[in-house]
Amino acid sequence: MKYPEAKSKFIQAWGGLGSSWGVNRTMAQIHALLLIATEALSTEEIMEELKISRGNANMNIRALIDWGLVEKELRQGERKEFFIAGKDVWALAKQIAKERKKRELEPIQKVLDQLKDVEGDGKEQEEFKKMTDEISEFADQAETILDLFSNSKSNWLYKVIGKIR
Amino acid sequence: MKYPEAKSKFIQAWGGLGSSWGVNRTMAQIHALLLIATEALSTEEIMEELKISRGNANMNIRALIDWGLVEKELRQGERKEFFIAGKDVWALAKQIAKERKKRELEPIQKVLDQLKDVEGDGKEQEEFKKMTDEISEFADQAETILDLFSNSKSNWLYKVIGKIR
DNA sequence: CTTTTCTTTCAGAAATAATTGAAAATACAG
DNA sequence: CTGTATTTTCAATTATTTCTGAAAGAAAAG
Repeated sequence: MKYPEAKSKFIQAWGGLGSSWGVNRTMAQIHALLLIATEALSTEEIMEELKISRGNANMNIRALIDWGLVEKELRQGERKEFFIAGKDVWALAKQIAKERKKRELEPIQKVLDQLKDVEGDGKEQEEFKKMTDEISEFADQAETILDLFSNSKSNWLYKVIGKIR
Repeated sequence: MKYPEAKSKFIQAWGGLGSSWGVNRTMAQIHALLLIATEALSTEEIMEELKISRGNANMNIRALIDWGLVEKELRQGERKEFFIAGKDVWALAKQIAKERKKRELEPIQKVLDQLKDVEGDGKEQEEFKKMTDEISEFADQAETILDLFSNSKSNWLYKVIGKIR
């Protein structure tokens, strides 16, 4: 396969993965582009490569920076900003795990905690309490695992699991 | 908090979680409703509880069945179908992990494999190969962990991690 | 076969989300 | 300050996804 075709396939695939993960397709594509870039890219270059508008590029670059997946690179004597993505795949996975935990797991834990003191003791209420308690406990365990993963070095988790399974 | 309010909050929260996971909100809400139900519900009851149309209810119930999260329950002498969700939270998590692996991880692995034989050896091509190889390796490791998790008993993973961390 | 009950499908409507492009804001240089 | 390069914002547009409701399909009962 020729390089330009491969590059395009990779960007498309990454974008598709993004959308099934609730991440905007363009955001994922910009990330893909930066992942395989040999040097930092400017907004202009990103717009050009992906055929997207300035506004779209800017918004999604900001979102990537918010997620901690991309950084600004400022160059001596250049007014323009350049952007670069971290290249360590495990670090990337850990960063995503950390952000998703913050954005998704924590809100549901908050709700579940509020539901702890539901009144009544009929059959329905009992079932409700049982279920929400179980989910709450599960969420706590998931949090523990995610924290462990996010704070681990490299692919420590994989190595450990490799040994014990 | 009164039960009806708690129930509604739970359903809303589960729906919200669903949408940030690329799962349609209604699908997640039906699932939430079935999780806390004391017995199997009919399509009518689901429509009524969530104020949704028959078509919407039917489509999303089918999707839940496809995902292996909900089962039909047929009753002696009843023509109607009733639906019930599994109540084991770890089993639920494992089922979701299994399905997402099939739907998301496997497609990207397929693309990455195709990209293995990209031609050329310039700086850009080298970077591309390096990155895609790393992602590919990561995907394989993630697959191993997911398989291990999906096939594990109960909260085995959590228990093991609890011991070694 | 006909009727009744229930399920599935799907075209159009409604709701959401993403994108554009131009104007406003910012930041620096002269 | 004024001009220029760049980034940010946002109202309007476009695209995508979800939902509805009615019609068609299927299955059992009479």
